[in-house]
Amino acid sequence: MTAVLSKQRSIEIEGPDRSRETRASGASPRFGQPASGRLRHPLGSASPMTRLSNYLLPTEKQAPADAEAISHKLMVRAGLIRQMGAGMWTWLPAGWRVHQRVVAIIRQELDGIGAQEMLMPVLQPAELWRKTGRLDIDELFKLQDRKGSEMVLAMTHEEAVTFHVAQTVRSYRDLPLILYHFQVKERDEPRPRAGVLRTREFVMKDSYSFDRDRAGLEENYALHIGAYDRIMARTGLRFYRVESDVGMMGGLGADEYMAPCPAGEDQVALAPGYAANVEVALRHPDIREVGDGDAHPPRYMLGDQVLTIEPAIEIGNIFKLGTRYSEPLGANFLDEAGNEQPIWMGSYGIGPARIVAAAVEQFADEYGISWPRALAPFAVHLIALGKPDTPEREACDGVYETLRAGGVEVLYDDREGQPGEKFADAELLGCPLRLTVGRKSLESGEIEVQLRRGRQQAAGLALGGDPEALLRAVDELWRSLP
RNA sequence: CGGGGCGUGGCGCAGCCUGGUAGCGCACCUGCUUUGGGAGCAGGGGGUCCCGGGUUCAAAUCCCGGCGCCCCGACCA
Repeated sequence: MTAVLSKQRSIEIEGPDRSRETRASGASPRFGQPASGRLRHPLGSASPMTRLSNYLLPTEKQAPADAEAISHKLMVRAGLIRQMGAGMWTWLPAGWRVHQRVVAIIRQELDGIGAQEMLMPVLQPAELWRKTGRLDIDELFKLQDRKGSEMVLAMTHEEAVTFHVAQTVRSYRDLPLILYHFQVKERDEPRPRAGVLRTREFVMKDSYSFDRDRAGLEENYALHIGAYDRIMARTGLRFYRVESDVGMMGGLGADEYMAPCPAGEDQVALAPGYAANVEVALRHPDIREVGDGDAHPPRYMLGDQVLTIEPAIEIGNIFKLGTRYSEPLGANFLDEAGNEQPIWMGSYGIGPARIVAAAVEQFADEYGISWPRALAPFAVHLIALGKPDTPEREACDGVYETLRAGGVEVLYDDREGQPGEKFADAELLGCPLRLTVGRKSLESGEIEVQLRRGRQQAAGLALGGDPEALLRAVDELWRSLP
């Protein structure tokens, strides 16, 4: 690895915290790889081979007839996801890359607040859930094993993590603690909907904090707010942190992260300096309905500010649980005076799939998806025009190899096919940079550049010159993107 | 869980009312031509018509019963 090449790696996602040597990105979809580790092949600097002629990206001109939500239609059309049943979805390679970008960002920021990643089972003994009084939740999948033992498929992991902490944490010296994992959740939803937005099975990052007292919980809660704010900001989404109902989790307080978009199932009430879940907002003493009451939709004021109400997707939520789970599961510790005390807990969730869907919703245009660069499946969508063995194709092959060797994540459309088809597919998939090499490029000496957001033509890049210059130019372009 | 709709090749649809053994567009395969915004010609492959039962000489089509999927609402740790 040369110094020059390693410089080029900075084209990857940049975190706000540059002090850590983290370069996590979807370049490494390997689950569980430490965020701080090297994410490239140990022997080389190149991105994986991603030639469209040999990549499973089943794009469709027409959306499934029953799709309504923008993200549902586009994610299917762009070849990111495919359905298996109601609320059951497969992530295809390009889609999974996007999902794993979100995962990588979350992992970095949680590691950054000292959280420790682990993994707990989905299949669990029903007894745990009986103890916390949640066994009768309708959404909880219940089953029996071959011996007739009662089992559940976990819809969240408070029971599991508290069970382990109860076993292993003995002393105030073991606290505080933040544990997390990325794990599949199973929920028997009454109505799955809108593609990946509401499913019966989905990956969630859930973290849990454990403290000696309420003050400790408040601290860990604040740490999570910081991490979540950074995570959401880094995804490139428009989002709000809002006060929320405590809901069925019970507890001492909760906030939600909401991404406004048309397909949202929730509503956020917004005024300058104010954002809240609508249910919470309507209980606010200073919020009043204005007009004759028959207006549709109703209008509200907060003081002298108009309150706007927007549909939004809940992309994350955080709860102060208190001792709701530690008490029934016996998660106690001995304090300095030797007294047994219940552990104070917090619970913090993010659904990567919803972040992906929200990004599609927020930035799509009539041509397709337009990823924020932090989430794009590839940095560059390179289009070769002209048949194999033509000079323009060879020139494009060269560009591909240069980018790949330089660590740029590039999807290379080397298929036989019409230009229009290739352009349309590129805009559907929505990678931030589209580079095109064709006969015109040979004449002009330039690689054509389109910025996906806004479909703007940018200044061409020199074709066939110094590879390092090309990599630097791409890097510079990349940094200028939203 | 209430209301509505839909199940025919990978996707989008027609055929069903009036029963006769399945068709169109896209996609896919082969060949030739074409190549800067979803090409043309020719040839070709692929369907338990959601499932089960019934009626009938004959069922995608009619009848009965299931199942699945989508949308609206309720619900949503």
